[in-house]
Amino acid sequence: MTGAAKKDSSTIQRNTVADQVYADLRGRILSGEIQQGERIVEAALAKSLGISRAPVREAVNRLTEAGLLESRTHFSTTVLQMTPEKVRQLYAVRVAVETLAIREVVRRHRPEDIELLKGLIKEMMARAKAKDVPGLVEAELAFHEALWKMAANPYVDRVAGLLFDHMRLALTVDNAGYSDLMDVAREHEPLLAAIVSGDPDKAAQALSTHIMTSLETFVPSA
Amino acid sequence: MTGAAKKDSSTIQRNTVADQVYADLRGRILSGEIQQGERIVEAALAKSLGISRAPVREAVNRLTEAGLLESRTHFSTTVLQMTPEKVRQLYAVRVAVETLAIREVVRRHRPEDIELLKGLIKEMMARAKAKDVPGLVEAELAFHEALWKMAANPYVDRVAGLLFDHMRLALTVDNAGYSDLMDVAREHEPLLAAIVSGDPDKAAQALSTHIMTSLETFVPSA
DNA sequence: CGACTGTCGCCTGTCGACAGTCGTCATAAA
DNA sequence: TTTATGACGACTGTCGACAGGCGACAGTCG
Repeated sequence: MTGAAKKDSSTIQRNTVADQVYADLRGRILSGEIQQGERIVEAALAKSLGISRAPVREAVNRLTEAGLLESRTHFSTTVLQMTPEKVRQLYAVRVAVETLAIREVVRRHRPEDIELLKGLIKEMMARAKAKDVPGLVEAELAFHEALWKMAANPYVDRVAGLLFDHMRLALTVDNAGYSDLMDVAREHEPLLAAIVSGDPDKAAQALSTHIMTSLETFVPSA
Repeated sequence: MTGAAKKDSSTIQRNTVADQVYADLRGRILSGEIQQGERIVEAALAKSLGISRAPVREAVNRLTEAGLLESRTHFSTTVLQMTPEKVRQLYAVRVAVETLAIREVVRRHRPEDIELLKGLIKEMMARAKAKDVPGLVEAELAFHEALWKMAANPYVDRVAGLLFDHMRLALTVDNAGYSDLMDVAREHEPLLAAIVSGDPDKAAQALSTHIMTSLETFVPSA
């Protein structure tokens, strides 16, 4: 997680306190520092940050709207609890959106896009070779995130962004389930090849298979 | 009384003031009472509702997170402006998610589900016969909403809910573009038939075609 | 001993006020 | 007349305080 955190903290230079709290809280939830089911108490959080409840409350509300927090009126808000069933449902939607994205990428990709994806695969290989599982997971997410961002569709962006936050949350629990790390990295090469080949159906099929394989790794019962 | 609730104000019996404001504001935006690009001023809204800014601010923040409002820090928040391009991108994602939903419905539908959908088609026919275009649009949205709710997937729910709010927003502008109203209603019968037939691919294909036809009606340039 | 009921404390929901920032408009310089 | 500049006004962002709801616990009744 440190990889993304480093990248984000330098990039994110929000103005308002509420935005900073939002980014901080989101990061702590997705990194697992705040565990699933754990309770969020506005006043305590505000005190620990040395600010008033207002910006904390705003951040919490936004996180709730994004589905990372669940709120019970007049009582408590807690971090979303992922379950194998939810992960399966999440992946089903993920496949639908990402295949749409890759079809668009096949159509509109530029040379530098291919280079970027190539670089991310290399990154994954390096992480795999170093047996750095969290790093590998992060790199894989970065690869897929780059993919759907290339689709340049604001709705894909919004939806995929939401889904990936939930994916990260799901991955905080058991991020060590890979049998052969190198295989995970190599699995992405056919995707790249399919994009370059210019065949949308082939690319979509390859991606769909890849994601489902990934699901199988984490939630075997499917 | 009999049909699905259209008037939110009578149905919604939320607890907190913020929730009520959220529902009210959302309703006014989606109905077109507050126009696209129009500015939202917290203090003015609070005063007109006879409450403080806090719940108004919370509602506005949630709507911003949902993408119906756009916020410029320290200055203003305005209602999202839809464009033909955005509508096309929206529909692309909509097709992806709804085809996923209908595949699930093919697999798990119960007899009462079919009855419900049948009823909604009848509703559409009645609206079409009465040349009630807004009513027809509402009934059609209700049909599709019922469809993806039957998929019983929380992520489909969340994503489709978001997309449909944006669809409603897009439809506030030109909700009168149908050539033959009856055709619109009848178009849904093949969908129902495909669901009953139990062929997921056929159902998905039929739905995809239907949605794209609908898009063509509103945004001809595609 | 177990189920019900009333009280208590913690936390959320709401309020009014203050401070900071951005656009606007008038004014001045070219 | 056109463009730069600076004060003004309006609105958002943040603060501390109060009120009210919900769960927890203890005491009571069966």
